[in-house]
Amino acid sequence: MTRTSSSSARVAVSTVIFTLRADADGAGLMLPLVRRTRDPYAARWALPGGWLDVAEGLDAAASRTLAETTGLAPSYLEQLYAFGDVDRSPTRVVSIVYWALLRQDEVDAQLAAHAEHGDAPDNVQWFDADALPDLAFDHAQIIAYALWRLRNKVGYSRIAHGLLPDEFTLADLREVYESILGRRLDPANFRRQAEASGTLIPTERFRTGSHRPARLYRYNRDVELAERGPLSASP
Amino acid sequence: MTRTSSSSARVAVSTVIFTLRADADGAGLMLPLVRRTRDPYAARWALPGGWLDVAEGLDAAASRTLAETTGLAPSYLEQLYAFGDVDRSPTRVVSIVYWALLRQDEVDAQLAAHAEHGDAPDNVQWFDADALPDLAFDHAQIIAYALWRLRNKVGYSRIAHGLLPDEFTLADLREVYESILGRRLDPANFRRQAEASGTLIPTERFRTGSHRPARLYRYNRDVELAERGPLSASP
DNA sequence: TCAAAAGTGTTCTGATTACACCCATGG
DNA sequence: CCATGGGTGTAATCAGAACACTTTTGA
Repeated sequence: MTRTSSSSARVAVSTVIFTLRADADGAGLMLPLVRRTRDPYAARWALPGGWLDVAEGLDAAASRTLAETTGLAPSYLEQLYAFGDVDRSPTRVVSIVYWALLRQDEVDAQLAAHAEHGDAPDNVQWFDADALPDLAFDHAQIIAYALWRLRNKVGYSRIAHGLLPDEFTLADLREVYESILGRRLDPANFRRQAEASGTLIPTERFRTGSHRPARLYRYNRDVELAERGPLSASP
Repeated sequence: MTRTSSSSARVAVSTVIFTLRADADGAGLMLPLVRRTRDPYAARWALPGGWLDVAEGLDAAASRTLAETTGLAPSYLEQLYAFGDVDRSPTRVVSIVYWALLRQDEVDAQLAAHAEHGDAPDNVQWFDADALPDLAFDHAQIIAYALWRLRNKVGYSRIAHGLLPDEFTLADLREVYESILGRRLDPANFRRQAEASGTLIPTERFRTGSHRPARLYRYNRDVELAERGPLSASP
């Protein structure tokens, strides 16, 4: 039934892409999955992805396959891990997995655009990261690892900005941290830490509407360098 | 001149493997390179590695190719990154790169064994990590990234034990940290931190020979769990 | 004027640092 | 008996947590 590929293994690229959706208790992490139409694990949910093309790099392949299967373009993209156990698929497949973040406003905009053109990818569905369905292949482990990396990295990196629009309040930023870490943070201490990090540029604009207006901040993109080490240079 | 492979890309596995060698100023990081015999970059130095076999997982392939090219078996092995730029090799190759640590006593033992049998792999040579020759492919960047990861990880993980024999003194352990980080550490404070980490089991044995005998410690392998997250389970 | 979020100040604690000091052994 | 590294004590400093408090708006 299965055809062994000529030389060693075929290379696939998949992406775990997170966004934050408003929730009863603040916000929760959501991610899109694709319902498989073909036979290994047909009708099961799987990570968006596809085969690596001969003429594209790994990062490019991740972006392309993500766009082709879900119509989404991430605001942050980073390689997660290469999975290559012999028995993870009926045929030998090495999957280079990426993980990504997407701002909620982008999700809405991109989905709205697709809906208007009638090309909404209807075998794509968003799931709560804490309530996933049965998954194809080893994708459950992969998502668990991606979640671990996200929660880990939010502590020492500034990736939280990948989930926010250009201008945001400190309460917005704090809510992102709280959602990812799954616990409340002290507003006073959070403010000081955020301000001391040097990654925030205060604007003269304020968000009004609720109670006392909150200052809007902007992300200083000049920082975050050296956070991924010498790898930032190559791609 | 170059033949495009049938489907997408071939998968190679390479390893950056570090050891510590006694030095004028304490100790220095060393790594073995292999002189290429075939044509892309023939006669240039490259990382030990080889092609992924259809019937083996990625970790197994790293161990196997490392043994085949250098005769070495690492005491610590971890996946580093997947490199897959289109132009990193004349033919399309995706390299799954691992990084590894090897105890100095193991190096000596393994090399001595090979020398005795006359099968010393003589196109293998050890280089100081700070004085590398011209390298094939993108291997210079890869090594730079591996060094960054090592220096980074030594701060929050207990991998330093991968460079030490079973029993060691606190001075031995401190020397490993100093070599990797490239700076001196306060012996008194280092002792307290190491003891507080819970990863050290004191023995009743002492190393004599110099001045006051130093207590020998042993590494508590039950710790270090969860340091790589959910990934520790799969391999 | 009052509820609630924005924002500031203060204290306490634990970890890190610097460095003075004592201990035990080989030469 | 002394130089040297092994090992202990202690005060200063710094970052984080906890929480009281003031400010500013919408309703």
